[in-house]
Formats: sequence, structure tokens, C-alpha cells
Amino acid sequence: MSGVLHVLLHMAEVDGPVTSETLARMMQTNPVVIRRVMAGLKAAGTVRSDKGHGGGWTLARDLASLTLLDIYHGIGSPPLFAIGNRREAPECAVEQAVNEALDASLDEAEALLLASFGTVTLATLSQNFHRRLAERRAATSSGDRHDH
Amino acid sequence: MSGVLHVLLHMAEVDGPVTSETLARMMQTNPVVIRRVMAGLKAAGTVRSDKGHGGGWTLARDLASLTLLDIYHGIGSPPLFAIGNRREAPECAVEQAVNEALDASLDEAEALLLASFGTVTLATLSQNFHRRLAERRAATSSGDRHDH
DNA sequence: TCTCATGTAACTTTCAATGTTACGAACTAG
DNA sequence: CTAGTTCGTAACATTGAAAGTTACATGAGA
Ligand code: FES
Ligand code: FES
Repeated sequence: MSGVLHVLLHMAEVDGPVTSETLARMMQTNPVVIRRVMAGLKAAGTVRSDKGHGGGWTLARDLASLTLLDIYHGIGSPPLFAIGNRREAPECAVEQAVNEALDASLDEAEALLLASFGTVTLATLSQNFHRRLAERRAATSSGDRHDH
Repeated sequence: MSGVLHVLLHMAEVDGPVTSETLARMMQTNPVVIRRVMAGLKAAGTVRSDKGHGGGWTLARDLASLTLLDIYHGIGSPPLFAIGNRREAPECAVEQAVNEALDASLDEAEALLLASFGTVTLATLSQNFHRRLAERRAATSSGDRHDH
């Protein structure tokens, strides 16, 4: 999640397509890992990929129309919580009671979290990024690009 | 978390102390694993342990006075979310913007979740367990003990 | 004193996430 | 058409954290 958002913000800073190779260097990882995680976003229509010369990854939608919730679903809606239930279909009454109680709390928290995700757009993230950049530039009076 | 609650409910069903060995068999795991996880609860005053003959683990507090929040803190307040931030102290402005946005949502959800945990007592869990047991007994008309 | 049980360190096993290699398919420049 | 580039994906390798295991010391009863 965190990594994907980072990648998307990078893509937003460049006008042309960006290759998996370039993105991988930025994220200090492997091009295949980039492709793997982008696959879901491509299927969701969030990004576009082109092969051959001048190819690479492009944002297919406007930053303002993309929420964290879109991204979360785009990467396959992975489990949100680290403390899940031990067994999926327990016959045991103890397990059932424990699961029922935990699920009640977890489901409530999950609903709030996803709703919260739905209110945050990538445009907001990008604005925050540029604000930080401006503040940093003002503070250090150095060049006009960030270091990496 | 789920496993610890299961253990505690088992202890609530027995009057005397229960050994790590017995609990481990119930949970299909190793006695040392039981002791490891109980260590925090003991330090928190939730359970008591006695060595030697007739020793083992005992609940030190009333079920009604124990909430899921107590248990959560007792086991060391582990990370709740599976989708955390990649780096703790990022110098990079992109990471900072991403972390800020995610943390805002996650902190909100975490607060709700912990508050929710605070409202659920182990007594409630135990009651739910016995209710399920009664329902099951009524449905099957079999003996008066659950199977495992 | 002998047995039982916890406390804990050290080691091993397991398993999922991540990283890597390899190669095929699609695309473009020339 | 050919060569170079890039994605798509399967297969394999590496890594790291969680769980399991072994071993032994400590404390408490019988
Ligand atoms: S396994 Fe513990 S009561 Fe069912
Ligand atoms: S590492 Fe991507 S902008 Fe800093």
C-alpha cells in the first residue's frame, strides 16, 4: 500500500511513461515486483502500460478522482489487520464466541478505515508533497529539486 | 490475540490451576508457547502462575472486569494493522506525505478499535460460549459436554 | 529428596513476502 | 523486416518473522 502510493506519486511527477526499471530503482526494489503490484491497478483502470520503445507506466485517471480506497481495492483488497482469527470455520463453540467478539470490533474498525480511505485523494497527497518540498526549500535555500 | 482469548476461556471453565501442558494440548501447540504469551498477562496481573505439584495457571481477576483491551495490552500491544508504513523516519518528502495520509486514517481506526475492545468483557465472551453450547445441545440432544 | 511445573535462553522449523531469473509476447524505431 | 525495448508471467531463490522445540535452571509441594 505505502509502496504503491509512492510509485503513483512518482508517476504523477513525470509527464511521459515510466518504465518498471526506473520505478524499481526509485523504490530500491526489482522491476518484476513493480509489475506484479501494478497488474491489479491496471486491471482496475487506474494505470496504463505500453510495451516497446517509449513504453512504460502512465496514470490513466486524474489524481483528484483517485482515492486511497480505489488504490486499496486496486491492489487486491489485502487483509487490513495483523490480528486476525485463527480459523475460518471453527466448529468449536469457544472459537466461535471469540471470533464473533473480535469480528464485531474489527468489522467496525474496518468500515471506518475504508470510509476514511474513500475521502483521501491522491491529489491531496501530491499537494502535501509539494508543500513539504516548498517548506524544505525555504528552510535550506538549496536547489530546486529533492535529493533522490 | 485470538489464541490467548481461547486459553483464558478454557481457564475460566476449570476451577483449579491448569498447566501449560494441558493448555498446549487444548490449543494444539507447545507448552513453551503458552508460557511465552502468558508472561505478559502475568506481569499485568491478569493471571497467576504457581510452580510445583498442583501448580499451573489461574485467572487472577474476574471475567467481568477484564476487557479485550486489557488482554491486548497484556500481550504487549502488538501492531494492529497489516498495512503499515514502510519506513519509520523517512527524510523523503514523498514518504512523509504518504505516511501522513495513511497515519491519519490508521490512527483514527485504531482509536475506534481499541475503544471497542474496551467495551467487551471476557464475561460476555463466556456467556456467548455457554449460550452456543446450550443451543447446540438443544439441537442435537446429545450429551452435556462439548466434544473437545 | 524426588517429582512437578514454571522461566527463559538458544536453536530449529515453517511460511509468507519479497526478490530474482528466464523467457515469451507486443510494440516501435530505423 | 530486424533489432532493441518493455511488459507479462511462471518458476525458483532468498529473507525474515513467527511458531515450535530442546535444554536446563529455579521454585514449590509431596
Ligand atoms: S478447542 Fe478449546 S474448546 Fe474447542
Ligand atoms: S524515494 Fe521516491 S521521492 Fe524520495
